[in-house]
Amino acid sequence: MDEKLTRDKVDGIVHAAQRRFASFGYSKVTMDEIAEDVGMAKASLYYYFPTKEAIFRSVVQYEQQEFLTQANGVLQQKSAADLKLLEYVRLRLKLTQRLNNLSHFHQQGWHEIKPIFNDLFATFVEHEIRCVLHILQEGKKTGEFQLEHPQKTASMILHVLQGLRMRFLRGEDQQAGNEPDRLLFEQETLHFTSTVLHGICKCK
Amino acid sequence: MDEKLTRDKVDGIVHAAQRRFASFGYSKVTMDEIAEDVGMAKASLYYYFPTKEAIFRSVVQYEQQEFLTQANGVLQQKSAADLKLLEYVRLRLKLTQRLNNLSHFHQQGWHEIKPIFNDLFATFVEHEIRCVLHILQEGKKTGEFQLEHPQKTASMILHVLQGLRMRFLRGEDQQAGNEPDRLLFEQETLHFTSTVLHGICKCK
DNA sequence: TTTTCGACTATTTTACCAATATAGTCGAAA
DNA sequence: TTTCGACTATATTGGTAAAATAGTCGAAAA
Repeated sequence: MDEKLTRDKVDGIVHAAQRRFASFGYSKVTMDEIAEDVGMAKASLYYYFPTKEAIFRSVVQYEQQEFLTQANGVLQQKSAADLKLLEYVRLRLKLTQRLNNLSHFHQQGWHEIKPIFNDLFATFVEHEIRCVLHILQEGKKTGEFQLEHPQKTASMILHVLQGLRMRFLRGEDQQAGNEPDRLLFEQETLHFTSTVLHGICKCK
Repeated sequence: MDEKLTRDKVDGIVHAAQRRFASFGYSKVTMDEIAEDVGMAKASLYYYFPTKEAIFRSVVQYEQQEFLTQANGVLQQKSAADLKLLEYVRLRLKLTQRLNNLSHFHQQGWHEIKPIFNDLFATFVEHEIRCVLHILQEGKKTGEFQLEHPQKTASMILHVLQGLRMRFLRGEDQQAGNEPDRLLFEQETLHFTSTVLHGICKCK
């Protein structure tokens, strides 16, 4: 019973923090504000989390876990490999959009949080590579795909996805969802994906 | 005759500046230093260039022009379209490497120079799109390529190229050519290019 | 025993100002 | 026409005090 209550408290904190971070970015949120949102004194937060960074990490982890759950759902489903890849990328676009807000990545936001969740990010990327690799190898096995270095191709795809994201993060005045740019980013990402799938050369 | 001498002076300044910028980055180079390198007093520089930024722009423009010249050479040559694209990308990798040093893009370097040559960059991208589009349409005409939206594909390719560059610029301690990362970046870029060319799906 | 919090400390960020450094100007001289 | 020494204006830096905020601790509430 204790467990349950504690988990509720933790979840409440993470949720409150998530909303604050999404609105104002990591550095512009104070522990006092989070505490007030959740109806506690600041000191009480430190009963559940050792540092502010730990809270932020939990927020990110929460998003990543949810994504991986959904991604595994896509991997399990019985559809063609190319559709799976597309679906995976679409899912990833959603995650990207959510994470983008967490610390106002544009301007300097990225540098202030990079050290905080560098490791989180690294292990997440490994999970991602495993997902994409799984799709590629499955497609290869069923004869749908033809490729020589699935490992390298998987990491290339993910690097491009990250790169495109960064490329479109550069516009400075994009606060809370610059629609035209976001749309262009998503179109381009999907266009990349289908181009990788089908190539542009005629003969094979 | 006057013309010739003036051009020599201008070239000397641009060259000296180029070397300084490549070693120390835009903000860490003073007009006095450039002047000394070229054997003039600082005030004399202002006879040839209105501002420091103008010098920097000239340096960038010089690199870009040289690249475009070589790129046009590639476009003219009589080879298959896929090879042309690969060659274009290889050329572009070289340009990238040169520009990367000009203002220590990593850390904050990028922000300080962005406004300076935003417009230069914009028109350069247009040239690039024209180049890639040219290759794509030529390939389409000869029946080598099969693609529906050459325009969109061209801009996608260039966005990915920019994105990959940014993706690999992130490592913080990469002063003056972190070899392993640079190599990975170039491999990945070329892998992307050939994947776009041939796709990974078996059937067409 | 577990959880909360008020009051406290330590550390970081901000605000400000003087000192320095550097971009850019100007008129005279080569 | 071109160069430069001496000048001004502007931006950067260094240092410091004030303010904000992360994080601690022991006592009280549950």
